[in-house]
Amino acid sequence: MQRKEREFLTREALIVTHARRLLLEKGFQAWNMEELAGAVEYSKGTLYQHFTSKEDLVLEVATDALKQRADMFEKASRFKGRTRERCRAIGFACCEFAANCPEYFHIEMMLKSASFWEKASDARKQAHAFQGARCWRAVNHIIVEAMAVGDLPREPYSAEQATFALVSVTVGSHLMVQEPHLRVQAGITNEMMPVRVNQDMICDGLRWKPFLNEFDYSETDRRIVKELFPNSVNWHHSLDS
Amino acid sequence: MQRKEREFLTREALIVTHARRLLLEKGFQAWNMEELAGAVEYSKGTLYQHFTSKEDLVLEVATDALKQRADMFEKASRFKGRTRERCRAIGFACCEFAANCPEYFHIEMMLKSASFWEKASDARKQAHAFQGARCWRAVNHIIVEAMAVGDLPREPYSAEQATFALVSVTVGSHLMVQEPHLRVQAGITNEMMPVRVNQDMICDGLRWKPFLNEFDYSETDRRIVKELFPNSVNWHHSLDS
DNA sequence: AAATAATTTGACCGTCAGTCAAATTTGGCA
DNA sequence: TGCCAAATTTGACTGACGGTCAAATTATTT
Repeated sequence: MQRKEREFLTREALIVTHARRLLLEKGFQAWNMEELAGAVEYSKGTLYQHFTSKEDLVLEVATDALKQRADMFEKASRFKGRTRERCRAIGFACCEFAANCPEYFHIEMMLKSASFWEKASDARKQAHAFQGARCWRAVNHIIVEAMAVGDLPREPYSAEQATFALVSVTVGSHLMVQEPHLRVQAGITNEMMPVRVNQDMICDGLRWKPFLNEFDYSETDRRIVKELFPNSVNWHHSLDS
Repeated sequence: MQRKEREFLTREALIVTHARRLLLEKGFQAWNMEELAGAVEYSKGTLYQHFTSKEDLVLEVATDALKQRADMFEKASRFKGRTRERCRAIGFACCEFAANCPEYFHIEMMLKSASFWEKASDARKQAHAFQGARCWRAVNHIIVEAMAVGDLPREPYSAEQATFALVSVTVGSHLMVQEPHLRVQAGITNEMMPVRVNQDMICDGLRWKPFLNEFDYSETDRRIVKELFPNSVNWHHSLDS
């Protein structure tokens, strides 16, 4: 039963692709399973052979995106340079990811709350946790290494506290940068810059060497873009800041 | 028509109170308007004389909470002390608020995304924006003042960037601290501490004097609790850290 | 007490997630 | 090729729920 299985997986990928499109275009509510069934040219019943519920399907889309994010984090963490430069590379990776999936963090928030979690299948919940852990680890490993080589003091913050701080500021910034009201109040035009600016603040606050004001990171930034995102359009404007 | 109007407002408050309870107990999905109607002992149709939709009602609950938060922020910002101490007082206020409304930030995220916003009435949308602006202003004013008195350098971050960073890290931390997976990974037990720790990092990163390592804030913390939250139970454990 | 105005009600409607018996397709066998 | 059984697909159907509105009820005026 090789061919059958391949066809099954192909169809699943097709469903996920269209679900992702609908999610990005319309959010969660403004489309239904019938509409999705029409788009993939299968019936509603067939969709439910792949997913236990609409929530389960959306969780799959989110986990796919999260896997991409984890892949980018791990690739970025192998960037050659000092520990803070590598952390910076992850910061860029996260912005690059957010530029491709601008709704991702809202979807992620939607997942956590409400009855989403209990309607999803165990396998998918586990997969999501796994990809989340990869992202956490990519950041955490650099921080542990930074402490080992002396770039980052062990006091007063533990490696876990430092990782948590970076994760929090990053998610928070990505969410806030999407708020129309806050964009007006904070005068935000570029969606990337505030996220990385805030990460810089946390790193300085952690006393992660070299500090922002004693090292020129613009060359690092250029290298990050050149080596990690050579084909990306997102960074043309912000490299001269 | 004085009495009638009072009765109408009383009933609206009753509805909101029960809706808040349901939201905190069950989230958004796991209750319906019929159930709420039963709880307040009116019929469904009557609920719709007060609110245009379930979303509109939830927005009212959220705005009520946000107003509380803004009140606490403004009270905290009048705390006597140096600018960073007053900012710290707002940090405490925000944690105190989050302890009372643990689901608030998730509800807030739910509001922003999806089709919530378009189902709510204009008046309520405006009220929500107004209360949000009060919170922003409370933080921003302290930052502007800190720059004026020289506690906080004007470079390299503008007052708006600094405000945005504090808002982002705070919301992000409150959201992340609620994530079971992250709590395990980061070893979090107390829900307040990581939020304030991350705010400290941002303040240090902004070079907001006096820095964490050159000033003992524990006396400030005791004063904040004594003067602003004398009856709160939430701070008994965390003041000796 | 009757007439009129204001308010409340809950039966009803449309929508949508999820189900399942019937229809269709597939694959093996003579 | 033709036939049968197993596997797969389908879409009509169900239940739940947000939202509406004509009828019933209550309050107010005359």
